[in-house]
Amino acid sequence: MTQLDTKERLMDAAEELFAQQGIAATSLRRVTAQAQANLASVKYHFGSKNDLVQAVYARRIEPINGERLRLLDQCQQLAAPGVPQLEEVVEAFIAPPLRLCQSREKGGADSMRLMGRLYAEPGEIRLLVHRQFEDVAHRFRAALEASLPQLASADIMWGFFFSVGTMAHTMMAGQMLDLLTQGQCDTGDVEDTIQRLQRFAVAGLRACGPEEEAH
Amino acid sequence: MTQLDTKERLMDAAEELFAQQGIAATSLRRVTAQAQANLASVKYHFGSKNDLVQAVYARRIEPINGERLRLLDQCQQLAAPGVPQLEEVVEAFIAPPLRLCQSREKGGADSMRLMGRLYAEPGEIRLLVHRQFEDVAHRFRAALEASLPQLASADIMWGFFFSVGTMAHTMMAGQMLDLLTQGQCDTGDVEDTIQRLQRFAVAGLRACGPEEEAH
DNA sequence: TTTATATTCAAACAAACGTTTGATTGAATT
DNA sequence: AATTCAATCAAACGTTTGTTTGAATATAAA
Repeated sequence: MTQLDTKERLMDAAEELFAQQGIAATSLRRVTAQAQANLASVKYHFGSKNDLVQAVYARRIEPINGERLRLLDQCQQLAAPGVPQLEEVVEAFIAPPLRLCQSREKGGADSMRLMGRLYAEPGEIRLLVHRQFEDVAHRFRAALEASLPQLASADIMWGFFFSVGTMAHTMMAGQMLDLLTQGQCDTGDVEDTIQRLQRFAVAGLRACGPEEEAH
Repeated sequence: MTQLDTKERLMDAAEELFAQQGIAATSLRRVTAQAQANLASVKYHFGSKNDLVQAVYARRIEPINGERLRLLDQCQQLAAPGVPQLEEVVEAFIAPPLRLCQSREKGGADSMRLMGRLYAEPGEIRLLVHRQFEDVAHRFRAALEASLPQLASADIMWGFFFSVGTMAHTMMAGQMLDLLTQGQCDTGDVEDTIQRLQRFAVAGLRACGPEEEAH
């Protein structure tokens, strides 16, 4: 009981502080203080600060990537023996991180900022994250190629990359859009944000091919 | 002679190390060691580590934002008394950071990674950067509204925000796309990257309006 | 109760951090 | 030659960092 509570409290506190100040700028003393735990509890439950970081990430990434693949499977099966609509493929990729991060009763925005910044985080963390991401990227690459048969493989990868950027930036800096527009745009409405992201990415992807002749 | 050399060597080293390891994880000792300067030279030339960070950013941001406004002025004047094409407005925003960062003979990729991560950097840095960005954002917001008269103001801000994300992610993680596609995509070709970014963003922006009726 | 195991705790470790000091250098000015 | 001033330097300042230790405590099994 107490052991699992402490472990989760440590991850909750670390996630919030990592999102607010960055990983390197967050000390274990501040983490343990906020979690109301002893300093040495990090070594006991995780091993080191690096292991804590990876645990915090893994707790979020794994369900997100699982849900991505589940949604992709689902829309592929529904479209069989045909090919799913591009809109559905894109939404299967974009929606899970936003829904699963925001759905947290507490610290939702924090975990979202942290997950978005993940793609920009320097150092060794990117390697581990990218290993997690490889399967997903491979599956979605194939699905995009099927749904965009008129595009070259490289063009699709460019579009996929741009789409990831749009999503990551929204997760990372969405609050800034709210402030900048004084509430005119509201990233707190997750389903609306997902739909806007999806339409932007779908239109962008379709424009990644060779120049259209129609003016 | 020696004085300016040291100041620039410090900024060059700081820029490279900040990009590789992050700001908080980079110590002044490593910066001064790489710059072959004394530890105290940071205090002498800049005042503090924070002042060094701001100097490193300012050296890049100011010419970039200046060039953005210059290009926007230019295409607005050429289109007068009409309104410039959306493609030109978007390119005026996207091209300068990529051209001015990559054009550096040495450390081009580093400065690009750092500038891209700027939009994600936690802490106080965002405030100063955003103050620098406010004028540019205001000018381009108005230009986008003029070039997209059929879209609501909020829709345009969403699209502008998404476009910034696409650009920032490309600057930040472009090398990852090269690796992931094993050279099939080459972000080293700056003009090609700019054109791809522009077309993705333009198509995305045009899709930010209400649902089209044509299926 | 006794034993074994899991967890927490205060305290200290060496190392690295940003910052500051005061002496020293070297070139330009008087 | 004497003076001035910008620049560099080694050395130390007090903190804070991640990590480690060994005793104390709580929990469960024998």
